[in-house]
Amino acid sequence: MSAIEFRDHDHAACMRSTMQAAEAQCTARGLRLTPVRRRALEILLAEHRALGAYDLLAHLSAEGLGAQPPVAYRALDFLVKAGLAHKIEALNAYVGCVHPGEDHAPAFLICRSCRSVAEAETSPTRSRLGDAARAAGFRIERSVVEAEGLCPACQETGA
Amino acid sequence: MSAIEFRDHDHAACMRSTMQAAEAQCTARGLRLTPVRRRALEILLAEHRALGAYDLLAHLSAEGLGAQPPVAYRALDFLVKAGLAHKIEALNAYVGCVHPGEDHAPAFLICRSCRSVAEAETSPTRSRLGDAARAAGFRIERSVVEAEGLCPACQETGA
DNA sequence: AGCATCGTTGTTATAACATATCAATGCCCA
DNA sequence: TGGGCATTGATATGTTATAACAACGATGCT
Repeated sequence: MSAIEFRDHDHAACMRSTMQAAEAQCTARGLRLTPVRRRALEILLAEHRALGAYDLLAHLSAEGLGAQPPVAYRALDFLVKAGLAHKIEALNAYVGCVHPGEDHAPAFLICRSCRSVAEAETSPTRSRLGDAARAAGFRIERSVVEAEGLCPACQETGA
Repeated sequence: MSAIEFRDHDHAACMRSTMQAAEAQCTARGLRLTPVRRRALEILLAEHRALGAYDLLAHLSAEGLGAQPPVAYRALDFLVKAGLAHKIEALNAYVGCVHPGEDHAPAFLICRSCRSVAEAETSPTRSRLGDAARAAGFRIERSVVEAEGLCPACQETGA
């Protein structure tokens, strides 16, 4: 993986292609990317940062797309279930997925200063935790792998 | 590691030795294991399960050890900072540490049915995520590794 | 077209998790 | 013995998340 999220890149193009991939996914799988859901995803993708549900709600309601918490949580549920967004458990916040469609067990690098998030891949079965699970007879269904620290930019500014 | 938490074991002895280790830690490091903190740790260790802060508070207040949320959160803060307990981010819940003192980067196997938690070890720097972090210039300070699934007992009962 | 169905949205209310703040107490030690 | 500091008590509030139910709307069937 590349952690492109922390590097300078053509973010407008990055967003466009991610949105296209998301739409393709939805079409292929018969999911409905309604206006609220689409806009929620765009907002999450606007920066490679984790956004709280209520932050998202503020954006949505500023655009007249619903004013109550369930609006945000329903959109987030949909996106997370569809693999178009991920929840960052360590922050109780959400981030758009940068490669939707690829069935993945994501891992995250999370900047504690600016909340930037980069997405990497895990192989839960191959890890030491996977070994422990097998030894214990535990069946893993979902894994959460998150590393908090400082991104390159925030290290420089001494944040 | 062994995931002894999912196996039959002499839990009374397990708790006693863990509490002794915890006390030894506190003595060695000049930390004060006050009555509330000690009792909170005992409650967390009573089962190898994740307990919400308000669950803990209910136990404590039933024993006259304080009735308001800050009581529980302060005890949990202390225990977590001292390495005597861990927060399970995926559940917003807390679990007693079974080998306090050993400086560790813990990983958890969490049963979604009975909330049992087994503690394993990670080596954050050696993982693929560690590779990604190095490549991106990201400095990891803390890592969260949690696997949710079904423990052996709950698999059998078809939970 | 009529209509049943089911997913989605609107809205109210409340549950669950967590912290800020300030006063009071008690321990340690100079 | 009294000054400083960690701990506790208490009130209030902030933040994250869900339950429940009504209304709407697209889809498909006859």
